[in-house]
Amino acid sequence: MELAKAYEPKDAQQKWLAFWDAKGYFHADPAKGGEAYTIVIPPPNVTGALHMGHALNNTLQDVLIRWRRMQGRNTLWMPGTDHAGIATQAVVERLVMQTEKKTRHDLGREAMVQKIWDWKDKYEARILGQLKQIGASCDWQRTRFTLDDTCARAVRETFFRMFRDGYIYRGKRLVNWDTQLQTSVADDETYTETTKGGFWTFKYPVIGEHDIHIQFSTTRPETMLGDTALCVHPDDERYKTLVGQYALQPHTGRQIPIIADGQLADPELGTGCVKVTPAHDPNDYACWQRHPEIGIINMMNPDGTIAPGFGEYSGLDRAKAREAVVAKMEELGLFVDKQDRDIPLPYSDRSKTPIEPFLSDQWFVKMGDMDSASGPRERAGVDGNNQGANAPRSPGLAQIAMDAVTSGKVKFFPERYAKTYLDWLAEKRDWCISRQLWWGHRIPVWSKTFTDAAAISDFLNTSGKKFILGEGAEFQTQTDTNTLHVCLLADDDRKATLEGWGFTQSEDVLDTWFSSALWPHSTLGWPEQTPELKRYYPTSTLVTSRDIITLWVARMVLTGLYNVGDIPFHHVYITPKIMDGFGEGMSKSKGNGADPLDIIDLYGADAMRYGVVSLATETQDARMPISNICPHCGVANPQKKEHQSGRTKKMNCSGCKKAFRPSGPWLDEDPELPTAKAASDRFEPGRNFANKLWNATRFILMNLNGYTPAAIDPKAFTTEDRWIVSRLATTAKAVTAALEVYKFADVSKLIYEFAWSEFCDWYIEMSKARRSDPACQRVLVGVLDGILRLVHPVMPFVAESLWEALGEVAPERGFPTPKKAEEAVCIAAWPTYPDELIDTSTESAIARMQEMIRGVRELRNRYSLDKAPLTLAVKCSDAVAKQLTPLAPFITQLGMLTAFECGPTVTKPKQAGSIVTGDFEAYIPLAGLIDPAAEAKRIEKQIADIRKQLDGMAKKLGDEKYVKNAPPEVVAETREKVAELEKQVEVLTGNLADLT
RNA sequence: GGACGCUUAGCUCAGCGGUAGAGCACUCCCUUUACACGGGAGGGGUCACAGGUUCGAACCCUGUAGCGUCCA
Repeated sequence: MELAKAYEPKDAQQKWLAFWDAKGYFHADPAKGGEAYTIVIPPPNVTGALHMGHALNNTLQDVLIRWRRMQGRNTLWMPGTDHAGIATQAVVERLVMQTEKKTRHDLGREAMVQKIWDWKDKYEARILGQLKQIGASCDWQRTRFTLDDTCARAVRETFFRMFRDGYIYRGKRLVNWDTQLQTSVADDETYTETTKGGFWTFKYPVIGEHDIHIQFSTTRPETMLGDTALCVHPDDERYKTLVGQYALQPHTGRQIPIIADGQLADPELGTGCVKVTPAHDPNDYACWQRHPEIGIINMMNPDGTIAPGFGEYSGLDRAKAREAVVAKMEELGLFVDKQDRDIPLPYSDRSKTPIEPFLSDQWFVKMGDMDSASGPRERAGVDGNNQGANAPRSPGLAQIAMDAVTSGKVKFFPERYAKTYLDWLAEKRDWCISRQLWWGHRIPVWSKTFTDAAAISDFLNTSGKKFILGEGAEFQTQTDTNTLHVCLLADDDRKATLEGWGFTQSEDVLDTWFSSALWPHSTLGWPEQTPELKRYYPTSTLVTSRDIITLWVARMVLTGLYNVGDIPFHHVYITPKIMDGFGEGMSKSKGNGADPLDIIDLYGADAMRYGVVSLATETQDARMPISNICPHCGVANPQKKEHQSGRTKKMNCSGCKKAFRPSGPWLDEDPELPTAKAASDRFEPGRNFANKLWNATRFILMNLNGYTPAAIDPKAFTTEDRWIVSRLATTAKAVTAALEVYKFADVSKLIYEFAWSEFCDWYIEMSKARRSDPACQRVLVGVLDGILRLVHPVMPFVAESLWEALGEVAPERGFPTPKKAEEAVCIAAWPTYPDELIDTSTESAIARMQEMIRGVRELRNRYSLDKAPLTLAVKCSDAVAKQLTPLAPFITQLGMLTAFECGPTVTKPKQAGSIVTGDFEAYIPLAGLIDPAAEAKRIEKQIADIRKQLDGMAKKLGDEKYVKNAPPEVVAETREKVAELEKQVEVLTGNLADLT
């Protein structure tokens, strides 16, 4: 096969994707041998297409999987996607609103959920397609989805067990409430807008103190109805005597305590006193958690009107209530003043109405330690029906997850991220798992409210209802509302039975992280004891981003330990983050991201992969300045900061001036403007490298006439052969070591430098002097074989193409004994070489030769000698001469010399250009070719440079503290260097004199 | 407000105790039969700032400033 002049990534990608798929290389068989190596993909959200962060993350996983597969491990890379609860529902709701002008309530639950499933099908296909284009070698047959039947089974089982064991309980929580849509919304579904509002100051009378009032200010007077305390700073002298007394809440007649709390009250701000409304303000809620004795009162209905029980205010809309409450204070003479003020107010992204902090009933998973005296049921005022042997004991879920990391069973790379994980878990905050959404796993709990506790007990016992349900049904009583909750393990006959008794299923669904928390074992079939679960669990490495260490990583560890009894993975590798050109994270709202498919289209998948691998360094976040390639004329338009204030939908090309839409993960096809592709020059090195490998192979293949495989004998090797094989062996070792500790950037750099700067720049050039030498052919082929293996995990497409081409001419190859090459590099053995091939003295001989040749080239360049015939005479020791002599053909070839001699007796020619090092003095007679004055100037500068170095070292050696304290070998090294440099100065001074 | 990270050549980044490196960009030379997505050579940095530890600091410690991310 003849190789084209340049690498064509598109052809290769298409070809090898089909080939790998047809061969089934990526399908994991638990029955086959080999130590298991497993990665579960962090399932991408089906909200939209993948961005560069995903490309980075998945490329790194693929590098690991491909490397381990080559090592002979039984590899499984489990793919799949996440339903991403609120994010996906919100996207589809917005779409429905745009296209049909309907809310989800207009559509109804069933129709809405169906629309989301349609969306999911579309984007799942797109995401999986993107992953394949990247080259991800997942076991596609096993693709899972967090809402599919397999995952649903695991979710149901987990919920049931946690409910039974008392980890799941009903509790209160302050949520962001959208009063129009009557749902809670996540923090990232809100935005803040500055709104004209007021800043009122009022006073409450202090009980029992005649005519003493206490003043406070608020921006939300209507919430005074729900006040349960006033709060001052503990160090505030003004209020010292009032703390512990009570004030009168005038609208309700309640007596509320005056408390001291250093976190809530700021003595510098306003009067230094604030009202506390725990049910309607997050800060006040936190204060209540510190002072639970003050109580918590909900004063609002879900629709934003005032709740029953507040007299004349009940039923009023929150705005009307505000007026009424203020009017009453004025009437009572308790109003002090009002200032107009701009208030930052949270709004719901979906209804564009103001958010209310709202207290609601939610399901929680208890994270703290358990003990027999105060299990989670007691804390929540809930009685469970399980008091048996399965009742949990301390430590709790958070603790066992922490222990997994502190004990070293789960290891973070880089290590410092363990702190993020441990700090968060140490708070042991209970996990709110219910969401008021339709898209997700519906909570498998049926509830019924009774008149009192006796009615519940009567219901359960007198009529024996509990026993009718039998196993697979668990009970909890919520005492504060007299509600009986029943959890069913499966939607079987009992569901109808319960509903017949008047129970209704919760409308809520589970937090999306509940199902993704199970991902490492649910995808393997748990709770069934499948062969996959036995073979591939615990998984080996999790590759994920740092912002979900708490939300996801920690929860996988605790559910893994709780469900399976073992950690979900041994290593957690945290990836760098890709930033835009201004150091800010890429996000959809900013529109500063890039579609990996654009990058693949412009540079090729190998280049994209090489690019992201090489920016995966230990600590750095990587900036990636993006340009938009004009769809009209192809000019690159750098993305500017102003394009990021809101999404820029239209740009004008700096070249042709025509309008286009910038690149980005647009959800809609834009009928008006063509869309630009994203480009970034960070992918050029990878593209160039792929092409370099391609052409190096092309050259080798052109020179393999009469190739015969044979075992190599390093003793019979020429210097250059021993050198390149030594370098290959060293490189293979270093690459393996870097992969083992997830130093991805080192991996790409090591391969690049070896292949380009050593193999191509030197060995291949040297090989041109011995084209038909069979030994040289074997070395060329063997080194190329090694490079292709090493490069394959990073750049699989180009590696596979070249492997195929090489296989046609040299199917048997390699060191030290040639072997028949595997049919594809992706299943070839990972290269390892005997240590005996590593030869450092040969490496230094070549380094000396390189130094000499560079010197010759510099002289040529400096004096514009171009191709003038030159000769080289090198004065050096016998030992050095012995090393240089066999390299003479290369020295003359690479230096374009007509003659070369070396040895101790060589004499220095007159008017010569010189290259002086510690090991040799090389001379090129240049009489008549150069300006002696210019050469003299050059030498003078060299002498000055060396003198400067010498001065520094002399100063050091003159300092007795240095001589005394520095390690002897460092001092000796300095002395040697001084001697060497002094000799150079001496020689150069002589040369200078000889010039004229 | 807390935690973590970053600040090194024009740009993007390595280096993490023994007096600075790469890729791109730049300058000069080269259409040499693998590659111009190339070859050869060169210029360019008081390693954010201020203290400290050390014989010696880009690298360790403390503080300051700016930037970023996550959590409140």
